[in-house]
Amino acid sequence: MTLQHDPRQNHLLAALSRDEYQCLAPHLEWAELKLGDSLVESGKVMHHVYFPTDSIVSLLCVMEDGDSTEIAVVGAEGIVGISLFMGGETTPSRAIVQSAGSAYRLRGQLLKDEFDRSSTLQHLLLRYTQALITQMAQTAVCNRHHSLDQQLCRWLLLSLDRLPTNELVMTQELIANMLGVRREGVTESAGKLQRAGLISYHRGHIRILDRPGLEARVCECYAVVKKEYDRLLSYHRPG
Amino acid sequence: MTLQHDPRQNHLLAALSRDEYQCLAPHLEWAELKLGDSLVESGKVMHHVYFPTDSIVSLLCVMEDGDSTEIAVVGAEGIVGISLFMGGETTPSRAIVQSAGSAYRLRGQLLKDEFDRSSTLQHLLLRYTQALITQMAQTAVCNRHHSLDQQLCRWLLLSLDRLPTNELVMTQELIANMLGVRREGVTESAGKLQRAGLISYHRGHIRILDRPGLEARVCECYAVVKKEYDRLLSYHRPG
DNA sequence: CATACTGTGTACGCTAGCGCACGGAAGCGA
DNA sequence: TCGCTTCCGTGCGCTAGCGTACACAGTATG
Repeated sequence: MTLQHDPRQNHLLAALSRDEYQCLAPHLEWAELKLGDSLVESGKVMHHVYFPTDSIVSLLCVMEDGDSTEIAVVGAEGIVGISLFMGGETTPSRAIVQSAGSAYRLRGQLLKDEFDRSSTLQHLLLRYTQALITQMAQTAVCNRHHSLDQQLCRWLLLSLDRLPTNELVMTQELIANMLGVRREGVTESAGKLQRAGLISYHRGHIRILDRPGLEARVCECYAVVKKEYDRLLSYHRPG
Repeated sequence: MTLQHDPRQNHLLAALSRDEYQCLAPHLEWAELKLGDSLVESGKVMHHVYFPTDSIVSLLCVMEDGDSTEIAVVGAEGIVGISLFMGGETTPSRAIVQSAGSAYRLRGQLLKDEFDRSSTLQHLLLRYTQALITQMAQTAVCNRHHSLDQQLCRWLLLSLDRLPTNELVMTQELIANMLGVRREGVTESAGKLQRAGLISYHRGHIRILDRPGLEARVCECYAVVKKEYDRLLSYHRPG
């Protein structure tokens, strides 16, 4: 196992004790996630959970007419497939790779067994789930009350927090799908940010130039979510 | 304990086995919930969880400027205070009584102990939490894509499902707070429903006259949520 | 080098919902 | 009975975002 591909780049796996990690490690399977890959389909039984390391996965709620909205985003701090240990087996939402990279996956049954056996793992995952719930709630209120400009800033910052670089590979069309708005709306808002010197983008590549500038424009929702993630997931890395 | 006030009117308590229920029963404390009571305040440590019997509680996300949005609603099918067993202790959202009635409350520590001890209770609560997550996700997408008319229908139906009667005590002002819209907007949408003969209302009392009519107007979000609740919470009542 | 496609810019009319302001009617309390 | 508050109706101008249409520049493909 190279350093480049270390499962413990995922914060949840990193938070496990040596013993607990050794239990799971042999079953962790490296997976390359490509942009647009679907990890979870609405109503389909999942066979694996995914622990992203340097990839980002979006949880989307898709409606009959194809309109969609991102309800949460998962990076190295989290896990994709919570319904496996929550007991529902399936969910009505989808999980799409938003930023290509790596993840480690684990057969659902193995995770469930360990979830029931180890109260440490259980508490860890439940705290993470609560953070996810906060993100979803804040997304709902943000959708309702804030301008597209602010939501775009929030989205960029949430993505940035989950990336090793300050460049994200993402077309305006895709961002529009995530935010549940028109592509033209994203063009306009992104144009404002570019003219303000906060970002620069070119054909699917967005570079963040002035992060503090984005933070000055974003609505409170970003801070609320970040604070709650920090509060709930600030465990120490054991050996 | 009279039949009128039976804790097992709450579906979660009703789903427990006789033994498990007997464990908790001595500690269940009857509570009268009045319209507008706050059960959970943002960031405050909660000392109790609440099992509504014939009351309805709204989970709200409130922002700095006072604007709010309901992210989920809890009735006899659920429990208020999931962050106690999820491990976070607090949440950034509020829980407000939306329809007066009864609930049974339990000290948080007792629930936590039992949650860790009994895997049945644990699975029950986690499945419920997953249903709640679905409701929140669907609320987010509904906020984004559907008209106020449709959202009002969804809200009425979700409330109706949790009420023994077809009349709800609720001003348009309060509904506006829940949906995160203007009061005037609710007046207009409710007026349409009234003119169509689906509901009738008068100074804070709304009576539903034609439920199928509402179901014909509501967006798909209502059905998605209801189906998921049925799927996840359709346990048999043990003795 | 021609062609097609993908990603972005722009414009224009349209509508839902907002903010505000006001009026009126029902109920409640002194 | 009077006065006050709560609740609902209505109107008006405004704006953000929608739907649509089209232009154009990179990029890939033949």
